[in-house]
Amino acid sequence: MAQKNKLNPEDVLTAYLAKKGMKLTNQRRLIVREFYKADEHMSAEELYQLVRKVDPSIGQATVYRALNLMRDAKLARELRFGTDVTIFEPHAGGTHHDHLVCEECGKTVPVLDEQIEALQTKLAEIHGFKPTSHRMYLYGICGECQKAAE
Amino acid sequence: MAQKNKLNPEDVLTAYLAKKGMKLTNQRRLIVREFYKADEHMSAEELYQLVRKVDPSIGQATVYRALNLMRDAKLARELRFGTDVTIFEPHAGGTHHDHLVCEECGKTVPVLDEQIEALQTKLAEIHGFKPTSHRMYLYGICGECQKAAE
DNA sequence: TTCTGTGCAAATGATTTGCAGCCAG
DNA sequence: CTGGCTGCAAATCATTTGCACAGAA
Repeated sequence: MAQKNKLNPEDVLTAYLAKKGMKLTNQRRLIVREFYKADEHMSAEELYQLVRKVDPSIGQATVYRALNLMRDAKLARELRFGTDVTIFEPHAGGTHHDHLVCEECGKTVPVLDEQIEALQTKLAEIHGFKPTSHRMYLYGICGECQKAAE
Repeated sequence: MAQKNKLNPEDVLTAYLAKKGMKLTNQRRLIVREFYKADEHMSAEELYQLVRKVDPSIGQATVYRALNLMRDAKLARELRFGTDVTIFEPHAGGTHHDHLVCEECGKTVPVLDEQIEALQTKLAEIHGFKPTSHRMYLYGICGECQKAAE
């Protein structure tokens, strides 16, 4: 309880880069900082726009490269909602959650159920798998859309 | 218990097309049939290859169009595993299951746990959602790959 | 200094679309 | 017949990559 578990994302990045013999550049630092500042899942394009406001000289290829880097460093998780764009969500700071998606309005609510989490792990183990992670989406109609449909 | 709930996919398609004033073509019938015959999730390209074996004159644009059509008709569901390809899975036929995916070899095992299913429904309801369906992927390393890594 | 990273633009690869002929209704 | 459908190829769009210069170690 006393231990500080939340590693600063920039530190995680630094450590990862050092381990890989890669360099910590201003661009990478900036991109990671903006990504975590927003603390929201977003597309490469959205992050590019954010970063661009701070430093307009950054190219979008750099954002794509940094996003892939964060994925490898386990700082971001890759998701896909709709059909065309890849969404990334921050993955440190300890905020794992699953998603509840409204099929009507597209609204997404992050959810977490410890009981389900535990069963998921057990289920994987029963089948001889060493569980690493999972992804769960629950679809339904949200309260508002149910009312709107009346 | 006595009722026959399993609608034939071709019938669902026919009904959907009729409602939309669209036409039931041989291509569409063939594509739907092959998709359900395999009863596996697959990419547009994979389905194209299957269909092509039966009728080599079919173009892949037609497969893409049919897949989007099936998605709209709720006959298929759109998924994404990795980064680049869209996967579709049959959505009628009543064989719901979740997936256990090996991150090493890519092997996929269908799984189903009633307890989890029930909790999923409950979780959605707690948040005011009327649950319609869900999608769950458990990632891990399968037994064989664990041995291979030793 | 020495590589690795960056920005730019061109390349790629999955999916979509325009068009002229085809076919189900 | 007729408007929707198909096959083909060209067009798109997100993402990746090659290259020459720039900057961290």
